[in-house]
Amino acid sequence: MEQITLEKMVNLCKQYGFIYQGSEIYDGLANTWDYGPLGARLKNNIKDAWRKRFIQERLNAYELDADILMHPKVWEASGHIQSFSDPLIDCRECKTRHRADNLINDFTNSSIGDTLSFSEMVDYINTNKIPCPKCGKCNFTDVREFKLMFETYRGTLKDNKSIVYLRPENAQGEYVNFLNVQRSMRAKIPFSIGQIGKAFRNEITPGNFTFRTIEFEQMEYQTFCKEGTDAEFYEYFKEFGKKFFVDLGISEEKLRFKDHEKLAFYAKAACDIEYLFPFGWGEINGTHNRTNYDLTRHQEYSGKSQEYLDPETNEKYIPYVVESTYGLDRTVLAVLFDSYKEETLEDNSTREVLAINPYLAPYKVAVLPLVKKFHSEKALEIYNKLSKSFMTSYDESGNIGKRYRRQDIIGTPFSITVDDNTINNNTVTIRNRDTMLQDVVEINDIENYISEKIKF
RNA sequence: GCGGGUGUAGUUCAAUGGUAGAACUCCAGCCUUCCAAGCUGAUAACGUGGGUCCGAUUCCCAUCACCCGCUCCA
Repeated sequence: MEQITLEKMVNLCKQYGFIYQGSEIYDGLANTWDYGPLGARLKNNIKDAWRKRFIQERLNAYELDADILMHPKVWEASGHIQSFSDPLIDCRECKTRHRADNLINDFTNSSIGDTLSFSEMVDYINTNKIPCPKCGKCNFTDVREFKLMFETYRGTLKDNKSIVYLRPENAQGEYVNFLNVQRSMRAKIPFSIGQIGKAFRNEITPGNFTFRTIEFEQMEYQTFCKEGTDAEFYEYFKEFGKKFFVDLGISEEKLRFKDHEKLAFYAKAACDIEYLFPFGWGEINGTHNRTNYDLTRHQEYSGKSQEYLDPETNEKYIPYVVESTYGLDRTVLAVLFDSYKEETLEDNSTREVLAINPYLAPYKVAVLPLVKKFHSEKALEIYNKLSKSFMTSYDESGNIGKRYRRQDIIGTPFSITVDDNTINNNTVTIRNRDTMLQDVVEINDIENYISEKIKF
């Protein structure tokens, strides 16, 4: 089937209230997007699904909600302050932009670039006449520092001492609270801490809609385990992640594993799960074996022991961490792309359907009076009853077919028609979004009927 | 940040150096007893800022945003 284009999806999202451009009336702010009423519901439902699988249904798993602002030393310990400042230089000849350290490393086939200061990089490049990879000339600007972390200031005085950073990843919140959670929950290794929250990266890149944004939300899962069991957990969570996406309703053939060729300095192994977007394969999950790097660094920088005392062996050690992190905004996007269908019906008319997992659907059910002037009163009664249990939509304008189509495109799995039989016999017709088939159900059985079908 | 492209109602398009027309959507009404029917009516746009010109949505410049390709990406 032909996949919906990115452009069409952007329009659909705007039209039906899933996602709007950020600050639109001021011509937008690049790479910011606001979730509308339906998008917010979808996003929250994905969070709930994730919580269910990763926290609720797993023994020894705990949720955390850490602050976005953390002590600046956290980012020194994590390595972000150093590695999130890229030394960028521009080629004056062909106007391309490069990372100075990468130029040096690639040219020398070494990692010498990592050891140089910014001004030393410029000298090194000029002395060794390192050519621009694009045009072959050596005529570069000075190195300029590109900061990937957002800085702001705490307190009312703006000076260097008051700098704080918006977190560029959530993981450090789990790491610095590792022992808090372990003690207060009386947790034994192996155990996991999950966290859903926003992170910020000042990236230069254009975004492909919400795929890459400067403010984004992650669903992170850190599993603390003993060295030697890390490889097993790593493999386990790769598969667990893939299964989660499949459970969300994403087509398995549009998912693949992609091992990292170049590993980050903290990682022993790293693998992404990618989804086939219209603009190509894109990462929606990353699983990393972060070893004991982060906790060791925090022990070093904080001076506080991060060791765990194994109650069975009386052994003390800093645990290994297997991280599996899910891009929430990217998952929303993958779900949207994967569930959109344009169908041709028997009468040659077409309908657009968001064949979304019912658990994720913004509205679970729509209440529709068959004829407004005869059935709206009863329909509103039913709406009031159902809305106590489900996100419920109500629509009385236009004819019944049109209202079904409106629900199709926003993914509502069930539409309830209220007609004379409802008034006389207390039954409604429930129409299924995917099959377009109908069931007749007693008013008092509606909640059960729907609950059964929207489980995750 | 570079190169290319695009900016006109919510969406998709049109026309024009003398300030814009439609379709669909949406809303109201009529009609309608199960899959986008029909009729009537209403709301609604030249991304922003300069410049040229008697006059700019139209030409020029800048800017902002989006799209494609680079680049970048824990």
